[in-house]
Amino acid sequence: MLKEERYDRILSILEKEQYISALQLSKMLYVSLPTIRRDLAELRRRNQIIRSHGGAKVIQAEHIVAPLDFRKTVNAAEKRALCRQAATMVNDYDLIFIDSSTTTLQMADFLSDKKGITVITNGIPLATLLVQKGIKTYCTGGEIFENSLAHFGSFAEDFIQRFNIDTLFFSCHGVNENGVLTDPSLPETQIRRVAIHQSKKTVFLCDETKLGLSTPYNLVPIRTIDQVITNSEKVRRLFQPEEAEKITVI
Amino acid sequence: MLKEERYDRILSILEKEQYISALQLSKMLYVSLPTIRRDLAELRRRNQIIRSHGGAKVIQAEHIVAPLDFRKTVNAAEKRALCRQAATMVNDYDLIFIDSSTTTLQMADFLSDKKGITVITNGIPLATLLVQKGIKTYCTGGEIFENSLAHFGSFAEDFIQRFNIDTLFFSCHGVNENGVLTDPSLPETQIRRVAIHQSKKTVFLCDETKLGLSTPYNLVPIRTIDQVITNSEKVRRLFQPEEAEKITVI
DNA sequence: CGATAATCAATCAAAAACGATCAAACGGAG
DNA sequence: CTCCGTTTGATCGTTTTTGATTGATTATCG
Repeated sequence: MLKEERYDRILSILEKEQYISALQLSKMLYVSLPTIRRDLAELRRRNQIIRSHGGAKVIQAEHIVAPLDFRKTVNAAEKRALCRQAATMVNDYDLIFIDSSTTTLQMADFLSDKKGITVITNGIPLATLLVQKGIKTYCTGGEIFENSLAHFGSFAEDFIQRFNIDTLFFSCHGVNENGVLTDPSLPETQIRRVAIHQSKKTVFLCDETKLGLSTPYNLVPIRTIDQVITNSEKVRRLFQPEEAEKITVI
Repeated sequence: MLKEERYDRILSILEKEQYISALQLSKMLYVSLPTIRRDLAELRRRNQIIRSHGGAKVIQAEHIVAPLDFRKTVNAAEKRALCRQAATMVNDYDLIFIDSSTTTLQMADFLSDKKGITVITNGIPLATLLVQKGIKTYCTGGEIFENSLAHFGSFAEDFIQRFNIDTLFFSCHGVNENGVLTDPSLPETQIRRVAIHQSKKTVFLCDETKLGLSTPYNLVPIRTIDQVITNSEKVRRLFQPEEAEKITVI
């Protein structure tokens, strides 16, 4: 029997049985245990099975689809509070853009009571949540990046430019000591820059952990943002006294 | 019993019971208490349970983004087999389009061994799965429809037109008695029509339940498709004898 | 609060499974 | 037929898993 044929038989046995031990396979296919182990190692390398000590498990078709579970995001509680406050700035029938980030992800929970709003986002987990809440949702297209499950790049930027956005809600990686928002990658800054340009009003969600953090790419000075929602009084130092109404500390 | 199998059984027991003691688990699964404790420690490490003194509690999945769970799709096993066959038609470095449907969803599981492929899709669950498998994935933008979690409409169509697609994999709602593919809504047929137009080769996944089913909108005659993958011999009747190589019955 | 019972984490030894290695068997290419 | 690369099975030392035991910790109830 050919090796590939044996692989197929292992996979079909596994599909039926869900779990199988190496010893059983060895008997069913009349080959030795080391051979079965080598087969299982190869099938695991191809991501076709899940290896477990003693045997293997199918990769069930039950894999839950979007894994970004925000209980695991750092500071989830603080970010949730920022999102709750941000949602109060949304009016009925608004067209808003929510930029993809773990900070803004939870906004989906606070928009259900708005009437006739439309949300545009480049974040797939956020888009999925919004749709499930019954909110009219557009997602930008383009390449999807694995670690953030979000769209960046020229396709997404082109998409945004087709809209006149009432309010943009976004976050970023850090705010350096000069009060400039910064990000660790260029595509991220680019899409945010475009979104800022297309929006009548910009709202920046800034939890305390971002303050004083400098990453390679500059976005814009924080003073050019219309509203900053934060959980830290320190943000005030980055604005002039007469700009106090731009800042919401919760 | 494999360790992974035991983990799964613990989780499914927990899902039913909400709470379970370590002692009960030990008796139900015929393993010792220390083993159960080690299992529970591991499951807690994976954030799949909440450990409590004496036993374990389920994590109520209130906020996990789990939109389209394809265990619930009808005929999932047959569709999976169609997908496996379809994947064999993908070559290394191909640019392929996979249209959103429950039929094509499982193709994500059979593409891991292809080198350098790029997949475009209008289905968000599929896109998410592909990205997680490490496959370069583009998703069309546009409005998201709640029941299918997919993009339809002119944005998505524009997006597709930017690509020269090697192979299109798609399904549809039904194939009527005249051998014409049909769909229940216009946007669906539209995007499929565009995708067919942009693709060098078209592959139609047709499980038996679709045959003889007529819905309002005509897409194209089945004879214009390059390859049909089906689990029913009946499809042959819709083609001329000399076109037999267009049909793959599994 | 304190005593008792249950549960826990840590440790250890036995058994099972593992990976690495090597030689034999196999199968085309020359 | 021979050569060379591939695949396979046997062997062996190592690692992993498991259940028993023990002392520590935690919950329960009078």
